[in-house]
Amino acid sequence: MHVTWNQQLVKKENKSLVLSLIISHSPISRADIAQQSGLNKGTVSSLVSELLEEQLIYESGPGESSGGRRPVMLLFNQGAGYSIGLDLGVNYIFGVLTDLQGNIVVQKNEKYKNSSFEETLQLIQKVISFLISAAPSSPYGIVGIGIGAPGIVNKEGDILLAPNLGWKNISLKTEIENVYNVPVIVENEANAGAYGEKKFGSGKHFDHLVYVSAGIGIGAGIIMNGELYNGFNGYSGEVGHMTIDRNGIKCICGNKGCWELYASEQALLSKAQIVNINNKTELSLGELMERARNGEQAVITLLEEIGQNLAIGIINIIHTFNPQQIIIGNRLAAAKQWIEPQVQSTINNFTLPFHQTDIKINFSDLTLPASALGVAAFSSENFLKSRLQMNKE
Amino acid sequence: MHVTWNQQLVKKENKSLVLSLIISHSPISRADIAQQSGLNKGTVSSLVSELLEEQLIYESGPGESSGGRRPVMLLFNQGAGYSIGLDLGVNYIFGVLTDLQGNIVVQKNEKYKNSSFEETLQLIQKVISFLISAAPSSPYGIVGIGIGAPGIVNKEGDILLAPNLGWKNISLKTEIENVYNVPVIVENEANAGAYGEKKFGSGKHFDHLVYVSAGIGIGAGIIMNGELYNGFNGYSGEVGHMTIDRNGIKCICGNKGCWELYASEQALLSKAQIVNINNKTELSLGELMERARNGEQAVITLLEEIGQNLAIGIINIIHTFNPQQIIIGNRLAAAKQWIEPQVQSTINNFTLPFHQTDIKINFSDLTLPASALGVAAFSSENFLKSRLQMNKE
DNA sequence: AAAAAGTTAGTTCGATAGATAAACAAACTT
DNA sequence: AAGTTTGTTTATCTATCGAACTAACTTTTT
Repeated sequence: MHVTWNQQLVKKENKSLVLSLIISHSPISRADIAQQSGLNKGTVSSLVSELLEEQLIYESGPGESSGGRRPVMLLFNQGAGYSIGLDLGVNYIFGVLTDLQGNIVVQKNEKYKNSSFEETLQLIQKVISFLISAAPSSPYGIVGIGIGAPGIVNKEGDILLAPNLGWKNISLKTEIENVYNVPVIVENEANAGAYGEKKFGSGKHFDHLVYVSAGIGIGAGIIMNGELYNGFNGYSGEVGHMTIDRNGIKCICGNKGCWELYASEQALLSKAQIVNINNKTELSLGELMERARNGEQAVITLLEEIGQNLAIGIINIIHTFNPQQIIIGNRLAAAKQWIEPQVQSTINNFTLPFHQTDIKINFSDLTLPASALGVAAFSSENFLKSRLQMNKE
Repeated sequence: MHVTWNQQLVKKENKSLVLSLIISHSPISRADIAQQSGLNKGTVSSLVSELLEEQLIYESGPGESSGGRRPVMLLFNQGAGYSIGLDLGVNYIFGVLTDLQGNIVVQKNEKYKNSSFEETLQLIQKVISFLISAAPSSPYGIVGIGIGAPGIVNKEGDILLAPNLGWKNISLKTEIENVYNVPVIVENEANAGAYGEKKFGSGKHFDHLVYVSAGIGIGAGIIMNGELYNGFNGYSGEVGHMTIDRNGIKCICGNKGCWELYASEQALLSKAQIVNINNKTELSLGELMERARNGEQAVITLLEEIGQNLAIGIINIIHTFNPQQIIIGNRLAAAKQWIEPQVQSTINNFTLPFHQTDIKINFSDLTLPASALGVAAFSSENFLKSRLQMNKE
């Protein structure tokens, strides 16, 4: 007897509303839920009892009385299942196992270098398998795996191009899904980071933000109306190849004057070579920061220039999106000390005044693995969504 | 007996669904609606009869039989009310009176020059009053007024700044609402144009598009997931002040190298002055096009340069949004003949290949007053939405 | 200290709205 | 006359709501 449509939909919406109230207001009573949601007390009771049966929530002891019977407090069962989130870097794989709330239970970092696709895939599986084996036992087990990758990812989870990994047309999603038999999500690293910051970082209270991932290249994750915007094919946020100098230097992309030629880690390192700050052949961001910290003026100037160039692109983004917040993340965020003042002052000087009144410019807190957490959160949410879609059997 | 929530909501959703099916599939029978919506035949019958009572739809004669009883065809009553849409230009006011479907019933164009705010407001009211008086009698009368303005408009409908009109902090919405006592919507002209193109122009079949309004300045209207994106405050799409030349010429906005300094009508005219194509003091786009048509090479080169510069910013937009379509509108669209080949080839050469596969670059059909139609459509839709929210009395 | 009164939490139950399925009537075609 | 399709009617079902009710407290009164 399949009731195709809307009668059940209401129930699912309400159940979902109740659950999200429990998640966001943590210890909360049935009475409070009824009041805040506008639902009838009886309705809340019946939905709550279903959620209890499904082990998505649990009752804790009685709470504080406010002059009458003491309420039974309800809590989200964050340990009902666990998610895995992977940040696939150019020379590292960082994986986290999180509960459904996004708390990290275990994490694992593996470094690698110059490996083939097969070797990298092996390493990915090693990390995933480790995390799975480290998961506490739970009613729903591993509910999904999310992977953030540095490259162009389409909506089907295929990595079309990841220049820094040397990958082309890799169906990573299918590959991993076949091994572990749980839903897998592959997202661009900047999108993952954006979502991670929105859920767990400084973007928590904002619904219109752009996360600028300034690493070897530059990418952006766009969050509008609280949701990630992927573009038509999933390629949005390729801001690194935005022209900021129409007569500028050539880029491998075929264009010239691309933003990331002036404001990325790569740009910093190349420039350091050119002005011959060091005669060594290999230079690293870490070393440059160390020398800046020691007061070497030439290096400081270099970092400040990167900051100014970063600001140019950010100004473009602000004018285009009118966001509430910009978060600068990835490796260059580590150089916040030298970059931030330049970014802030350049924006103050060169942005239309109306756009300036409300906007916040923040740097990622790098102790927070935003990308890995972001994709893990995607997986958790997908699980909850599909779980709530299900009918009672 | 106020049932605060969800039971009625289902009905409203379904009623809205039925109405939109009737609107989009024009002569359609109850049976077809039931099949296409998945709703039960009885449900459809009852919702349809309410819509009939509200005069939002009407029955026409019987349709073609497909082997049984002939269906009663239902049609949207586009004449149930009328909307007014105004395109507020720098030296003209163009107004349309449309039915609820967006068909133009009457239109009116008024030119003006160097007038004060009060004079302009007078003129706006003159146009509106004329259109109101020209409206056929209908059950709901004038359901709303929409105004597209060239400037920065916030979400409350205040025009914060319209440099080309010399306006600052004008509460146009309140002003007009007080006079005519119907809902008024004020939108940025590019947003209005974007919506007009999406509903009635070449964007009809796309859900991810950016409308580039290339006039005296450059603005953009952004449509994502089928909906207009306004930004946090409503100032999104100020792409004219996107930096495309970090070492470029100074802009009145305080920044340098802004896109509109290289690719707008203003840019074209200034450049024409500088290269001294004419010794006259006043030069117009129309005259330049005339001379290009007559084969004057210097003018043609100039137009082509504008095309190339236009493409630079468009490439930035494509990389940022990954849209499905770009529509170039406003005055420069008239120079399509010279601009389009340059835009297309520049994009082909300088955009990442993945972004190119699907994207369509179109020019506005200037016989379609996209801005005025866009804001009129906003008004119509708001009316229908609020009308469907209402309960039976 | 005990009893009574007042509050708040959560459950139960009858009423209700609106959707569905299925039967039915109407109006056709074959 | 038989079969089809359209649209209406009716019985049934589901999920919400309002209100009564029980439970478990706190506060006030005696």
